[in-house]
Amino acid sequence: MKNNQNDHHLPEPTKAELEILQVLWEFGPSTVRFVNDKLNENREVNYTSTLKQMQILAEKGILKRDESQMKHIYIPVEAEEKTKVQLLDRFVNTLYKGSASQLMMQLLGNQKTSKEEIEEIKRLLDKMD
Amino acid sequence: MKNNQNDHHLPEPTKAELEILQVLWEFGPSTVRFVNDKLNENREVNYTSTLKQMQILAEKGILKRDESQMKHIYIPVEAEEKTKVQLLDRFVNTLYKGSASQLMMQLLGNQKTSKEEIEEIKRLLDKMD
DNA sequence: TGTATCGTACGAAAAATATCGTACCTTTAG
DNA sequence: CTAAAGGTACGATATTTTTCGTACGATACA
Repeated sequence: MKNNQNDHHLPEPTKAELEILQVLWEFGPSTVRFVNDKLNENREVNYTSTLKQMQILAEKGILKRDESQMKHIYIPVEAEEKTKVQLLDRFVNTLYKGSASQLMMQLLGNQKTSKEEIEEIKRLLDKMD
Repeated sequence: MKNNQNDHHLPEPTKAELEILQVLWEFGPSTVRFVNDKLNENREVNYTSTLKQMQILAEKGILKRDESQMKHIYIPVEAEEKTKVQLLDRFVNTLYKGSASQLMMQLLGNQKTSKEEIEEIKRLLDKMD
């Protein structure tokens, strides 16, 4: 009944997958060993778990890999921005019926959004004219 | 190893759970039958699946219910806004390291954000001074 | 050259989510 | 009173996601 291939884009990454993507975005193309070490700075994960996860990501087409070396190098297929836009889009649609300004209101009402952030946003908007 | 109770808030709703919450937010406290019918406008779900899901939500403390009638009435414990803020907060932290302005940039760069939306956002910002 | 080290492959177990079948209780119309 | 309709309870199953164990190939260097 489930049919992910129907989506226009690549399948949405799961939580664990997103963790891995974030390492690759931050540090660029990496080996499994490197990614696993980074993950283990936050929580305990077995090397082979990370390996498997990255292999799955490759199968799904979210990562590609360079196998020319023994230590395979994994690379995100889509740019960080593109993937994030996709996720953001889905988020806005799901929770705010597609209304960016509604999302904004919450963002601005949120304690955690600092004065500086708000000023930065204003500058952005002004530059758009 | 997993420990959701560590969070400061109620456990984050899953996807299916969010669907249910959205019905309750839109139409107010409802019976399982009502929610199930709404869900079935979009996809096929068995009544007992929805029932179970809502019972789980009640167990988790995300919903409470009025059992005084035979047809139990389910009610979200937290207001829509509060739950959304929580989800948004997590989203910003995960994908944008907490930077609201970064999220904004993507939102504004997004084709799907209309001129009207942008104007609306500007008005909001002006009102904040 | 053999053995310790570091890598990948891959099936399977574990855990988290989602769905469903069946039992059984209540209300209501006849 | 009784059967049909419609409700809840709850264990079992299915599915998806995550983690891991074991096998085995490459490399390096004593």
